[in-house]
Amino acid sequence: MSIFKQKVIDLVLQIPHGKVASYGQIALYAGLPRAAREVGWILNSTEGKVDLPWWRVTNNTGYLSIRGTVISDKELQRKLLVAEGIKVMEDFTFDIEKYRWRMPEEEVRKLQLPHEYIEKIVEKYKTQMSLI
DNA sequence: AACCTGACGAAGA
DNA sequence: TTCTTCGCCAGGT
Repeated sequence: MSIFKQKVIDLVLQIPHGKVASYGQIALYAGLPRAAREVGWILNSTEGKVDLPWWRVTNNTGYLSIRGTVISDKELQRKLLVAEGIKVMEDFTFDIEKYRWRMPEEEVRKLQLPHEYIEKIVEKYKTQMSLI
């Protein structure tokens, strides 16, 4: 298993109940800011093998872009998110900014990312790092 | 080795 | 504003 894949798994496990993160967001935290597609690919490949809250990872535009598979599909993902208190519409869209997970500063530090990454995270997701 | 394909995303038309 | 295009990276063929 690649380092990136391991990081993605660890990060997805950190997303709290009732919160969501986008594929691109996970990719950025994992150190590859433009590997959003790869995150989706990893989630697909670990399906049924690794116990992950995969439903908490969504499209950055606030849409459930999961493809229908035997094990999971849009309807299941919507159901799981709604069960956590997230209001997902019939057309699988929702207000992602209202529920977006913002990683705590101390957790971001543990990622050991290059300085420019930290800035990118602050600027893009307005992570609570104003205290730095 | 070359080429294709994603559970993406941002920029341009 | 909605729709396209193109870059991204790992794994499969």
